[in-house]
Parts: sequence; structure tokens; C-alpha cells
Amino acid sequence: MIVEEKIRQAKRVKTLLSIQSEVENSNRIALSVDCVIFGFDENKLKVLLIRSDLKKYAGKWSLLGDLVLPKDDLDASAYRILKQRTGLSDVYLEQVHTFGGVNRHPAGRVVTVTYCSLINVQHHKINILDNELHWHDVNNVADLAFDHQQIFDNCLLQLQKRVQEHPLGFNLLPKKFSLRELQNLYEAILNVKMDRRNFRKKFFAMDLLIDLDEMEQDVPHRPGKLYKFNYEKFENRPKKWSGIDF
Amino acid sequence: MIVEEKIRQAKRVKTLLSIQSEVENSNRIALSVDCVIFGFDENKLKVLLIRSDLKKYAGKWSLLGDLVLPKDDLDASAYRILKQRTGLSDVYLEQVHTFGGVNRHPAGRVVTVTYCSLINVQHHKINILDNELHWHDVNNVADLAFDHQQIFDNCLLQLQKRVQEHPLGFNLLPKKFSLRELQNLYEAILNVKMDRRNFRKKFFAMDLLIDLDEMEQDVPHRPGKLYKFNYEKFENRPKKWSGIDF
DNA sequence: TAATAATGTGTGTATTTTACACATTAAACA
DNA sequence: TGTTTAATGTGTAAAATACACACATTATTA
Repeated sequence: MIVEEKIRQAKRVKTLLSIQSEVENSNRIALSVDCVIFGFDENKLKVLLIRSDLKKYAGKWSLLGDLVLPKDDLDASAYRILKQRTGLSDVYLEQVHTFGGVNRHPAGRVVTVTYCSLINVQHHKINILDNELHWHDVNNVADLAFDHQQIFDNCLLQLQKRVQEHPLGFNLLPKKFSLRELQNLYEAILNVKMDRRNFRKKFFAMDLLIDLDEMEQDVPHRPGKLYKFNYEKFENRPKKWSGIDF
Repeated sequence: MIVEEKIRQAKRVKTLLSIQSEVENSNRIALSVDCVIFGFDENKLKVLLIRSDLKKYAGKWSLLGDLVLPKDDLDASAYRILKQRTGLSDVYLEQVHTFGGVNRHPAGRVVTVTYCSLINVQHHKINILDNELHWHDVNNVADLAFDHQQIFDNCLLQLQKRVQEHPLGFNLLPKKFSLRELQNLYEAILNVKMDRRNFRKKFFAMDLLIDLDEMEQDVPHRPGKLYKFNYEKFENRPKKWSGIDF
């Protein structure tokens, strides 16, 4: 090895101390998480919003979020918000995107990691005491505070995409559901109408629904059969390439 | 409105100043970006790695990354790294995931936003002077520094998924390419063998390749026709639902 | 008990995917 | 210069999947 290279390498090797100095306050940035919490109620897709607590955005709605504390994992911070705001734990939660525009927050530089959460509104209803919290129909969400409109739009698109490729939707339904409820859910999320017979055929063909041999109760019409999703079978299925398709 | 509510609301309205105090140093966190830079050379998918500059990880390879400065946008930070390390601008770059485990970095809390980049190694070759930088076959990537193995695995999976749904792959090829080169690319990324005739048929059916009426030069066999991707037509195409398919 | 409004099932057609075989062309070599 | 070689380039039939569509069944309600 020639001398020049040795010197260069020596210079490149950093000690933990020198790295730590780079990680000093001057280079640190405030970090937050924002949760887009979806629910499904009365055959509508809803999102949980809170009135902005900032004067600048008085009257506007915003997503549920908070700063990430240095001692908390990122995911743990998102779970904390969900627990605080909905009282629920063990919910579907997935990171979506990180927004880091320099001027996205009026109080200074705040980078935010966004999460998408799907909850069952039946389980949650009792906890919605705080009247600053409100379920909004996703079709009537506009003019949110901060860059939350952009975050919400991004998250809804992501949900529409993922719900077609993964069995997320069941998180929005009761454990036991009818095929009509399932179809209503997909129609609400994707904002399309589907043929009832083909929808049914498609799900039966997947063979991932367990027939519970129970019927709907208290419906004002002929009751449908109830099913639950077979997560175990889904996890063990051989995964396939979807194939090239732009 | 009852009095209690008025009080509660008054308490909830925060001024910019009170927010700013929350965003003070004590709650700030070091933020970095890490780039997984893919290239395609000799019919292999490659990833650009650098020898770790940390004593703790001496001898190990790591992704290309750096701290995000408070004055820089997140995306801009990633572009900066690419420009510094490859000399290239105007490259494909997309955010993938943010990793924020409390103990992921030995120097303290560092949350990292990861990016996937696809570059044409032909354009880049001249800039790879620094022998601390090296193109690795993706099949021989193991035991990276930090949590970079996890980040890399995640990014490769993401690439495999996205390359089937979006025309990303062309960023790894020369502007003019033959169908064989395109197929080799997909086979390398997805790690599968495909039928040449069906592959060809599929791409012609999309009608998104422009026949350049040119032939390959300097190949040791019958030259194939050269094509380029029709980005304009792709952008204007009516987008469809892929359909439910777990 | 009749009307209603939903659930539950089947069939034919069109489209897409898959498997597979042969002719053509340029380079390499005798 | 002609023969061999190794790639490019094209077509077709079968299978699987997606799509459009109609009628019988059942519980509720009036």
C-alpha cells in the first residue's frame, strides 16, 4: 500500500467521539410523528382529526401527532399517540412517508414521519369523549393545517394501493363480517362500484375466508353468512410475483 | 358553550412561542439520510458501498449517508450525497423508509431516512476514483455496518416490487437498449428466468417502447434492435386499478 | 300470506397468461 | 467463400383469469 493511501485511510477512520461531536445540538432537528387514523362507519371511510392547537391554524383540522422523544423508538411514538387518542393498542400501524421540507412547520424545522393506522370504530367509540376529536368522511377532508392535506392525500393513496395487495381492510371491520360488509368497505376505500357476484367469487377463490356458520343478527333483511379472515393461511401461502404491469 | 369547555379550549390553544420551546434542543434528534444506490453492470444488479469510517465497524461495508443539516430539505440531502459520491445529478431517487430504533447508531440517537437510487453505471464509471467505494453484487451483500443490512434488504425488496409496477428499470440502462438487455435487467432484479418470447410480447403489448430503427453495435452476435422508453405516453396513460389480489 | 329486499349461485364470453417451435440474421471460423 | 454457430425475431394453441349478466332462495315486514 502506498503511503498516500495510508494517510488517507487514517484520516477517514473516525472515532466515536468525533462522530458524536457531529451529532451535537447544532445539527439536531425536531422530529414528530403524524398518524392518519382510518375508520369505517356507516359504509363510509372516515379519518380521525383534531382541531389544530395552533393560533395560526385556528379553526382548521389536523392529524394526530406529537414530537418524538429521544428515548422513544419511532414506532413506539406512533403507538403512544394511538393509545392516547383512541385508547386502543394492538392496532394496524404502518409507516408511510417522511416529510422534511424546511418550512413545513411555522415553529421551525420539524421533520415528520407519517403513519397510517386502521382501527375498528366499534371498539373505539366509547373513548371519543374529547369533542376536539372528530371522524371526518374522507371525501370531505380539505384545507387541513400545516402540510397535513398533502400527508393525508398521500396516505389515502397508499391505503388504496395497499388494500388491494394485502389483507389490511379486515382491520377496519368487526372480526366477524359478511361479504356485503367487506364489499362495502372496498367500495368505500377505492371509491368504485363492484359487481357483487364477481367480488364474492374472487374472495372465495382466494380461499382465505373462514365460514363461521353464523348469520348476521339484527339486520333488517335476510341475514348473510359471517366470515373471518384466515391470517394463518395467508402468512403461510407461497408468495408469487405479481408480474410486470405498469 | 359551557364554561368548562371554554377553559379547556383556552388551555389547548398554543402560541408559536410555546411550541418553539417544545422544539428546543432537549427534544431534538440527529437525522441522517442513507442512500442505497443500485447499478446494473455485466448483467448483474450491483449496489454501491463504502468502507465504514467507524472503528467499531472497521472492515465492514456501509451505505452512503450523511447527517441532514437543519437548513437542507430531506430530499436535497439525499441528492447531495449522490452528487458527492457519484458526480451524478438528475438521477432516480425515491424515499423508502425511515429507521428510528433508539440504539441503531453507536454514537447516540440517529434517525435515518433511507433512499433508493438507480443510476446508469456507464455515466458514472469515470468518477469512481475513491477506492473506498465499491460496486457489490447484490447477491454477495452481507454483514453491513450499523443496521445497514436491514436497510439494504428492505430497499431491495421495495425495488423488486416497484420495478414490476413502474418503469423504474430504465434508469439502470443506457437510453438506447435492446430487449435482451431489458430482460437481463429484470431477471437480475427479480432473480428469476423468463421466457424470451413472452417477455417480448408483454412489452410490445404495453406499446410504451419506441423503436429507434437502430441496431446494437459491437456485439459478438446478431445485433438486436434498439428501443427507448416512451415516458410521455406513460405519463398520459389512463391509470387503472390493478384489482384485488393478495 | 303476499310483497319486498336482500343473499346466494352459475354460465358464457372476452381477455390475459403460459408453454412451446421454427425461421432469420450476422458473426466467427474453416 | 461457404458452413457453423448463436443470437434475434415471430406465431399459435391451451389454460387460466376476468368480466358481464340472470335467476332462484330466504328472512323480514307489512
